[in-house]
Amino acid sequence: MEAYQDRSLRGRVFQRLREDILSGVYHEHEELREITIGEELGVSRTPVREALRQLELEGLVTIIPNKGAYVTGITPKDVYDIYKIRSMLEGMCARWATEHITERQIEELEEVLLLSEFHLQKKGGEQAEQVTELDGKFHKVLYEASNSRILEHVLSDFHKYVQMARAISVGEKNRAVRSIQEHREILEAIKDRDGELAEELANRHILNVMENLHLSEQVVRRENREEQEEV
Amino acid sequence: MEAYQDRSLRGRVFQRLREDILSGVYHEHEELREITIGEELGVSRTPVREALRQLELEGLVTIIPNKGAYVTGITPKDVYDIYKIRSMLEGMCARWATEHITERQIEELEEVLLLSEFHLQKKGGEQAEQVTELDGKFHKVLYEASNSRILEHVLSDFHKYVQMARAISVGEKNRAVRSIQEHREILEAIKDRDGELAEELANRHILNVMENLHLSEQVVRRENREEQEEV
DNA sequence: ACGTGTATAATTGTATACAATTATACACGT
DNA sequence: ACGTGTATAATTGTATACAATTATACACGT
Repeated sequence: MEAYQDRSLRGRVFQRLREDILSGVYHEHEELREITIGEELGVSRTPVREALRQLELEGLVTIIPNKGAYVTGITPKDVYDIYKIRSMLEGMCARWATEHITERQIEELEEVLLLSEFHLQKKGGEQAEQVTELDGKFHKVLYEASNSRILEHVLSDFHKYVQMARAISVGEKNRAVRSIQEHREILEAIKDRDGELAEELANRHILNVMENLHLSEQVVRRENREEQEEV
Repeated sequence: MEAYQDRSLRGRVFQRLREDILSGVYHEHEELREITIGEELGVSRTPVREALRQLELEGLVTIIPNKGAYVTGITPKDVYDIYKIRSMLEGMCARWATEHITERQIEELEEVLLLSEFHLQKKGGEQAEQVTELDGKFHKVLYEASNSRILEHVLSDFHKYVQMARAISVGEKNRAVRSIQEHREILEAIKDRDGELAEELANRHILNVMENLHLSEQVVRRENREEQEEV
C-alpha cells in the first residue's frame, strides 16, 4: 500500500519522523524546524515540509501557519482509546471477513499461525521480534479479508499507532502464547462461517491485549492527570 | 482544528481538490498533473504537490512515484462501509459523551436543536443548507463531548467523506424531521446519564440515515458489480 | 504491418531563491 | 526597572531551476 514510502526522500523523512515521535525522541510541543531536520537527515526543506504536512494529517504534528510545526504525540489515554475503538472494529472486521475471506487468505493465516508457534518455542534474540511481525501479518491479512478498503485503512492506521506498545506486550512470552491461541480460535470461527463468534473473539482478543499493557481505566486516568499537571 | 486550511494556498488547493473529487468533477483513475492543476488554480506546483500528498493520506488519491497522482474517489460500497463503521463509533461516542459532557456542551446541543426546528418550519431556498450545517454541528459537538481526540478525529474524517451524500439525505424534509427528533432523543438520554440508551440511539440514528440514502446491502452489491465491470 | 530501439518531450523529485510573516534584541522614554 | 517601538534575524510560504525518471514519437529492420 505504501511501499514507495521507502524510496522517496519524503517517504523516508516521513517514516523517520513518525518513528521518532512515537518512540519519544522528540517530546511533546517541541518545534520541528524544516531547516534543522533537513540538515540532520541530509536533505533539503522540500521533502521535510511534505513529510510534516502528512504527519499533521495523521495527528502527530500540529502546524501553525507561518509559525511552525509542533510535536503532538500520543498520550496513554490516546492508546487506551485506540484499543477500545480497535476492539469494536476488529470485531466488525472478523465478522465481515467471515463472509468474504478467500481460500488463499485462509491458507496465509494458517501459515502465519504455524510459523508463530514455531518461533515461539525457539530460543534466541530475535524471537520476540519475529512473533511481533507475524502478529502484525495476521491482522493485516484479516483486514484485507474484510473486503473493505475503508475498514482496512482505519485499522491499519491504528495498528501503526500502537505498534510500539504492542511490541512490548507480545514480548512477554505468556501473553504471546495466549495471543496466538486467540488468533487460532478466531480463524476457526471464520472457517466455521460463524461470524458472530468471530466478532466476539476478535473483540475480546484486543481487549485482552489492552489489559496486558496495563492500560486499565484507572491507570490511564492517573497518567492523564499527571500529564495535565505538567503543562 | 483546520481553519488555517483556508488561508494557505496549499489549504485552498487541498479543499478544492477534495471537493472536486468527491463531487465527481474528476473521474476515477484520472491523472492529476501538478502543472495543469497549478495553472487552473493560478498557483505554482509546490502547493499542488503538498495538497496531493495530503489527499493521498486521505485515500482519495493514489500516487505512483515518478509517475503521477491518480484519482481514487469513493465507491457506493465505501459509503456503505463508512456508515456501518460510523454507526458503531457514533454509538461509542454517545456513550463516552454521557460521562464527559460539560454543561456548556449540553447548552450548545440544545441551541442547535432549537435552531434546527426553527429553520425546518421556515420556507426558503437555503433552508436545507442550514439544516445540514446544524446537523453537522450537532455531531461535531457530540464528538468533542466524547473527550477523546482519537474518536473525534476518526469520526470527523468519516463525516467529511460522506458530507455530499448527507446533504441529499437531510434535504428530504420528512427525513429531516425524523433526524432532528432522533438527535433530541440522544441528547435526552445523555442528560439522563443513560449511556447504554444513548449508544443504542446514536447507533440506530446513523443506520436510519443510511437507509434513507437507499444504501441497502443489495443496492451496494449491485452498484459495486457494475463498477467492476467498467474497469 | 508489426515490433524494437532510440531520441525527444513531458512529468515528477529535489534544491534553492526570494517574498511574507513572525520572533528577537535592544534602544529609548518614563 | 519596566514597557514600548523598531530594526534585524529567523522561519515559513511560494515559485522556479535543474536533475532524474517516465512517456511518446518515430525511424528502422524484418
